[in-house]
Amino acid sequence: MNIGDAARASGISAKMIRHYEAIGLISAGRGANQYRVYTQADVAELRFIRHARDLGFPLQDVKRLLDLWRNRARASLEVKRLALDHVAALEAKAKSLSAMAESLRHLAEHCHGDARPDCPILEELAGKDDRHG
Amino acid sequence: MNIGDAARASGISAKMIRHYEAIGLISAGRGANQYRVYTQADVAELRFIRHARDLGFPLQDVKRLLDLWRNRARASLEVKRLALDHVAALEAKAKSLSAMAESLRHLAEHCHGDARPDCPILEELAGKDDRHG
DNA sequence: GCTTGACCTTCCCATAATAGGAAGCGCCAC
DNA sequence: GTGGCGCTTCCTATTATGGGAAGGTCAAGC
Repeated sequence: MNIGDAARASGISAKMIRHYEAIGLISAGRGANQYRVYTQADVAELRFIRHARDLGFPLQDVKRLLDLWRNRARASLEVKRLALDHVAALEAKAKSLSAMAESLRHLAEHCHGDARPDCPILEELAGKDDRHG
Repeated sequence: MNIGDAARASGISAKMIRHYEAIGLISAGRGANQYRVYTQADVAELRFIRHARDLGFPLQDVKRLLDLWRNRARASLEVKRLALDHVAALEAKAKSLSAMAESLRHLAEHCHGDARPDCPILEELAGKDDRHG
């Protein structure tokens, strides 16, 4: 099948499929026309990539997961390590964002939110001039 | 003072200060040698920017907050709206990351993590082939 | 006065992942 | 034999930041 069909079958845009090929994540056969040709196995790899991306894996990790997936004799050890490292990164990021949201919400609660110019949000942004360490 | 001093005083790299000027976020005077010159007021703006960035505001929002901060007659209404919109965005992102982390942790818990090749993480990534809609 | 070194300048490139568009060609159905 | 869609490559943009090259400037030391 051609790239358009592969895109529809995998849920990854043709644009990104070409990109993934350009960065060495995947490869594709070529027909007599130089059109990229995809097999069912290729589509399965693309779907694998999409699921990994949906879970927030960066492409670098996706590449390693894909290598592990292709290798029948792989050990699950590295997969688990990758996954748990990623879980830790995700949780750290989520925690950081939640902390930001909470302190900002706190500030906003004390802001009138009317025509008056007083605003503790701006005061806070202007005020504390020490480095956060 | 020169850009290096302003960088140290504000906690923003000289590189980024130049960049912020290039995108119109701030401006700076020039000395006879074409070196950028910064006043205490400029440093205060830079610190304002850093605090806003620490709270995760994108530069576009920072620009508007900065305009509001510079304007004595501003209403706190818009500041509050910006802040609450941003809180909502932060919370949505945090929630999304937490959800990813949770499902991935769930998968990892069922992965042996030893030399055996079986791994539900990879199976899951390969398996479910429906679009998530 | 000349060297040294720290500082400044501008300009280009890189990251991560995705998207939009332009220019040009191929392919299939009618 | 042509219209229109699909394919190709290449360029550009996004967001925020950093790295580095090549060169100008200034102050201090000898």
